[in-house]
Amino acid sequence: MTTRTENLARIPKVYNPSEVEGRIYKSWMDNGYFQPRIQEGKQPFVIIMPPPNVTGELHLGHALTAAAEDALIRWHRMMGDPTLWLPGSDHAGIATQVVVERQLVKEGKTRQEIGRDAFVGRVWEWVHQYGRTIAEQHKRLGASCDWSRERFTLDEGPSRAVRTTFVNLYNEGLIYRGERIINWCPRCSTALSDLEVIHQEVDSRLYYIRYPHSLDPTRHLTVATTRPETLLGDTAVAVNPDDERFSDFIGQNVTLPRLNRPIPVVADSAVDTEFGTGAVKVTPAHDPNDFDIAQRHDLPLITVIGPQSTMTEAAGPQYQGMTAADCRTRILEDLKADTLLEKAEPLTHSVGHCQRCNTVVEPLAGKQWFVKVGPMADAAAKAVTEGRIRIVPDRFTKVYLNWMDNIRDWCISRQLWWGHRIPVWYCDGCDHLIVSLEDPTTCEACPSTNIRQDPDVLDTWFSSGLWPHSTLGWPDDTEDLRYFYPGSVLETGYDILFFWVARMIMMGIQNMDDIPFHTVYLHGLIQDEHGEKMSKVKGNVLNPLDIIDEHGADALRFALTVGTAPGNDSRLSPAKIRASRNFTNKLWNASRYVISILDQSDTVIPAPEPESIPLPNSPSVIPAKAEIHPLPIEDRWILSRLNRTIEDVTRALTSFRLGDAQEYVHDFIWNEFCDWYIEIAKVRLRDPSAPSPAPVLAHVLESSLRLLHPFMPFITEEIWQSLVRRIPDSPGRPDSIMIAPYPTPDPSAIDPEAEEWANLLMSLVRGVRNVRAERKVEAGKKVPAVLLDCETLGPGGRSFLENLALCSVEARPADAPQPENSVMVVEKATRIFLPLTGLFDFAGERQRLESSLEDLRKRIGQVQSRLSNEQFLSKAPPNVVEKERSRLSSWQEEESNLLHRLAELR
RNA sequence: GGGCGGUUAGCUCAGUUGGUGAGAGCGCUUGCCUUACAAGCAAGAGGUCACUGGUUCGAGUCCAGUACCGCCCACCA
Repeated sequence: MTTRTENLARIPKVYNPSEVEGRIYKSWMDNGYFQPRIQEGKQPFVIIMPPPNVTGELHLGHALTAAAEDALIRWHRMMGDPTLWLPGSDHAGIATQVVVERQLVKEGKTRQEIGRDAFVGRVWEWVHQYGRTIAEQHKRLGASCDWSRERFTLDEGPSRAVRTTFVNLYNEGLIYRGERIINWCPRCSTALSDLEVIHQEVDSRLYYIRYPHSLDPTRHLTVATTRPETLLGDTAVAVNPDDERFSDFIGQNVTLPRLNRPIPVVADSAVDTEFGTGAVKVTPAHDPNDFDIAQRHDLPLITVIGPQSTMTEAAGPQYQGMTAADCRTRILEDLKADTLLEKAEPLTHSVGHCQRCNTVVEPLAGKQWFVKVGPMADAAAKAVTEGRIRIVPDRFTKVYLNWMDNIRDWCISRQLWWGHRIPVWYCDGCDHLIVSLEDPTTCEACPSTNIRQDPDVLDTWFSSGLWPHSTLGWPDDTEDLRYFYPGSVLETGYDILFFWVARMIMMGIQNMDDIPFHTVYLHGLIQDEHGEKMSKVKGNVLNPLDIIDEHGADALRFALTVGTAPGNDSRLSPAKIRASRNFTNKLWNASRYVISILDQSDTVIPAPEPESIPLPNSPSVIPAKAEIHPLPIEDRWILSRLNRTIEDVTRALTSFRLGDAQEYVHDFIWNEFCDWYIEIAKVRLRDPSAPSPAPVLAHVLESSLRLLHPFMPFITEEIWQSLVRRIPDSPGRPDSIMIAPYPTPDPSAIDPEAEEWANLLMSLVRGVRNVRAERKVEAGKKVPAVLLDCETLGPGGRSFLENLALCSVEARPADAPQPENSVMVVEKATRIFLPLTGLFDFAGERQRLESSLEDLRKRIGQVQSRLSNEQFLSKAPPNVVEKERSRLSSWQEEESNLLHRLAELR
């Protein structure tokens, strides 16, 4: 037999995750635990992981996503559900292209110079070089996803899904090509969707410019604009039809400054009479509002700013070729010279910027491909209003529906080279347009073989929108698709609710005629410890890999989610990570101790009795019910608390309150199991005649590990394995904790009597420790004491006396009057008297008791007034009233004890 | 312009369907290297739950309004 000290010495005092995590992850992988078994008739639990950018590096957002999803996944796997967590990565059109373009620039080249094919080849090289990084980093986190099903958006399958969707939508008239105003990023040289444009307040100037009347140059209209250079593309001036100031201008022409082109004055109710002068210049090719006005009044479009933000030929020989910015300066000078610039006022207004590169976005008219989202949005909104999809937290439902209600068509074509090529070909012979699943070689309408594919690629989010079904094999009818679709939970940050979640719902219903998932769980964003957004520029980023290296994946994961609420932003600080790391160490040492007890006393653990162990739900080293095997009251207490904790955790997990669930397990393990139960167990171990606490120690630890496993997978596995080696064989205990059953509460273990007993014990122990600290009694010095009202303690009476060793007193029961120089600690009816020879202070003691009496009477007064309130008695539920009554009576007992003692001390 | 969230201990945050001496971590004070753990143990201090009004026997929790902070949406020329 190994002695406890030997064994303790063998296990290191400090938990070292770096020695554990890699080995454990590999063993999970080798055993194939991450792959679900399809079990017909059994409802699977499915999460499709948000695919990170293929060339990305793991940041805290990914880590939070993985921590939350892995917790849900592991929980369900332990509950016995066929559980699939499908990982993948996204080609991330613009983001990746921009990175590779920068590489080229360093080599002194541009993508245009090397050409499309060579460029795409370069990106693939890059992807092959770095594409595995983020997957490997997810493994370091302990993510239990099924790597055998990993997908990339540009894989054959998902690519076919993209093409099929495009063709189907085109055939249904839901994809169209049209001339519209789009958001153009001059730096990225591509169109952007409305979502990819970030509006920022910018300090600018509002210029007032005179447009002379064409027939009567003595009269003029003044328009106000922030972008004077666009006037070269004006094709009208608009005023509100009800604006009397301009009624005689309507239908007349004014002369466009600089170009001296006559343009009409039109009446349009979209014009705000309050803003500026009430007259607005109309530049249909460069402003979405003006474009709409032009549509209504049949005005021509004149494009004066080109794709590179330089002035076109249409801007006139004077300005052609200038950058838009230079042109603005120049035109202002020219207008001034012409005395047509009336004034300029400062103005802050919001200007669109490119989400990727922060360049000011240029509204530009051009031919692009659009998805007509209206019908899909209606179906997607209905899925939520009808409750088929639930959004957690609920407040985002309104945000989602509001967006769906006001949705505008989605520009999906991008003038990029990296992405899914648009499956459209144009015939040079007859102008026919071919939309096809397979690459055509000849025109469908004429014999010409002179066809060109549309050069554009699709918005990255187009393929992401298909992710829940394209990853499972759609458009093919696969076993995975039939079994795992629709998924269970879609978990992601609220920042991509519109970009991704909304589109998956639309596209999922469109392609599958069924919702893609039942629940949308949105987590908040992570900020630094000062509430600032983390960014490389600010230099306040914490690197998850560094944290894992230093403190372990468990500490990072726990810190990311503990004490957070769904959808709320949270701050992560080194201190919070350290606190979680400390918890791993606490658990490690408690386990070290329990294991040492098991090693030392291998005879005390009863072999599991099959009939008393409700397998497979709760493998147990002890009979679950006290009747089968009468237990000491402190054992009943900790088992009661364990089961309440299991209830709390399960309820929290069921309602997606992961942060609460973690807190419950944390508090149970630390504050109840470690601080009290283990200490009580030590008292019992000193008495050779007492029943060994080893079985209960082992059981509670083992259950706690399973309870904690979804949040701290590595350390729980490591401890569990060494623990189960020391517990006699049980058929319900598998080789890995991750496939062990999640604890289920046993209502029969809930034991109010034992809990009351423990509360009293803890209060008295605290009270004695308090007095000892106050009186500066040497710590650890044994003090003899007497305990009164011991008989009221019920069946735990004897155990109660022994456990007062927790505050280093040797208590014996008594009913005799106490010596005057004793300090009294009282809780309800029970009193402990400590004769503190030489340390007793008569006046001090009286003062101490008087002040507790004062506090007690305040509380008694409150309860009494409540209990004398007729309304309360008649309207409050009986159990609440009963609770108040019993509180009152126990406090009154305490009061009489205090009064009695004070009288003695007079 | 519209919408949402936050305001609880010095700091960061929880707080289940309203149930009544208000919780955690970190920090602080005091005492302890007590053979599981100093990444720890024990004791303690610290809160008019932003403000005003309402509903209720009872409000941190529900309702209305106010203030400040933050976020999202929107075609502010």
